[in-house]
Amino acid sequence: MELKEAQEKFIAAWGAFGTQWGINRTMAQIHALLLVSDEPLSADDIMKQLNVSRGNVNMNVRELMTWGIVHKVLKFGERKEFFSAEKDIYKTAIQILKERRKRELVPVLELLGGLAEADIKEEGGEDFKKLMGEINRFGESTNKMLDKMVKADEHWFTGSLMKFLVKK
Amino acid sequence: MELKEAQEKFIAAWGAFGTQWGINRTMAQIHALLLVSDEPLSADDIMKQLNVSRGNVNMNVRELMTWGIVHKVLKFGERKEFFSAEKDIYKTAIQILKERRKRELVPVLELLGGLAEADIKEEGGEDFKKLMGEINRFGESTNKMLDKMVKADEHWFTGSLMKFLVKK
DNA sequence: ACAAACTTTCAAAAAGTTTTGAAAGTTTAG
DNA sequence: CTAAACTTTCAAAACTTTTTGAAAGTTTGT
Repeated sequence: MELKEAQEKFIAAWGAFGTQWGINRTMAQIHALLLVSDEPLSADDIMKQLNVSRGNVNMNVRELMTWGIVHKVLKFGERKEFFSAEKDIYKTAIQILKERRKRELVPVLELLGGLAEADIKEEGGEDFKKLMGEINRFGESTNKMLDKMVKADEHWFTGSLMKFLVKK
Repeated sequence: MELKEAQEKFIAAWGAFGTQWGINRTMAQIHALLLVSDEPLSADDIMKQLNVSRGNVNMNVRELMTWGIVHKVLKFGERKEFFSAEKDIYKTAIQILKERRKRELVPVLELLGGLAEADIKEEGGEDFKKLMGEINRFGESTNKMLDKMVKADEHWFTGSLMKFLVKK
């Protein structure tokens, strides 16, 4: 197989995978491209390689930076900005977990907490509050677990956690 | 607060949450509605309460059933089909994990495995294969972990795993 | 067999999301 | 200061996904 072909397969698959998890295709593809590129790439490089517009590249690169998995790299004597992806896949995954937890899980937990405490007098209100409480408790456990994972050190995931899980 | 108002808040939030994770809004809302409904609901009930078309209800209820988190309930003396959601939130989460793992993670791991083994002779091919191997190994660890969680018993998640995580 | 009560299908419409590209804005070098 | 080299913005266009609703299909009771 040719390297270029293999890289394209990976970029396409990463794009499709992202789509299913609510991440836009171009964003996932830019991430994949930066992952497989040894050198940091400029906006022009990305435009050419993925065949997308300048605006699209700009938007998605910025979004990837807010996720903390792509960084701006400045080269001496070059006016252009270059971008490179965090290459450590563990760090990348933790970073994504961290962001999604903050952006999506935490707000839902706040709502659920509120509904579980709400002052509802009608018939059935207690059952509803109980359900909200259960979902909330489950979410809080998940939240705590993710928080631990995020705060743990780099080799913890494949180290102790995996051992714990496998021995059971 | 009124019960109805609280339920609507929950249904709306669940719909929005689903959307961010690649689940269509109506599907998530039907799931939420069935979760808060004590009695199983018919297609007509769902249509009325969520104000969506018959076709939409049919499609999404069937999809929820393929996920294994909504079930058909037949009432004696009634020709209509009724639907109810699994009320145990832990079981529901495990079921979703299971399905997404199977539908999405496993196919990506197969591709990555293939690319990590590919016969690429060019300059840079080894680096690329190494990266694919790393992502694949990380994915396989995650896959194994999820598999353990899915196969473990009901109280395991909030039981030993949580204890393990918290004591660290 | 018939008709009523229901479920399913699917092409077209609507809604939602992403992408484009040209214009505006910014930074740097001279 | 000015021009060139870049980055950012955003309204409109393209694309994707979801929804509708009427027609077709199925099941059940008589």
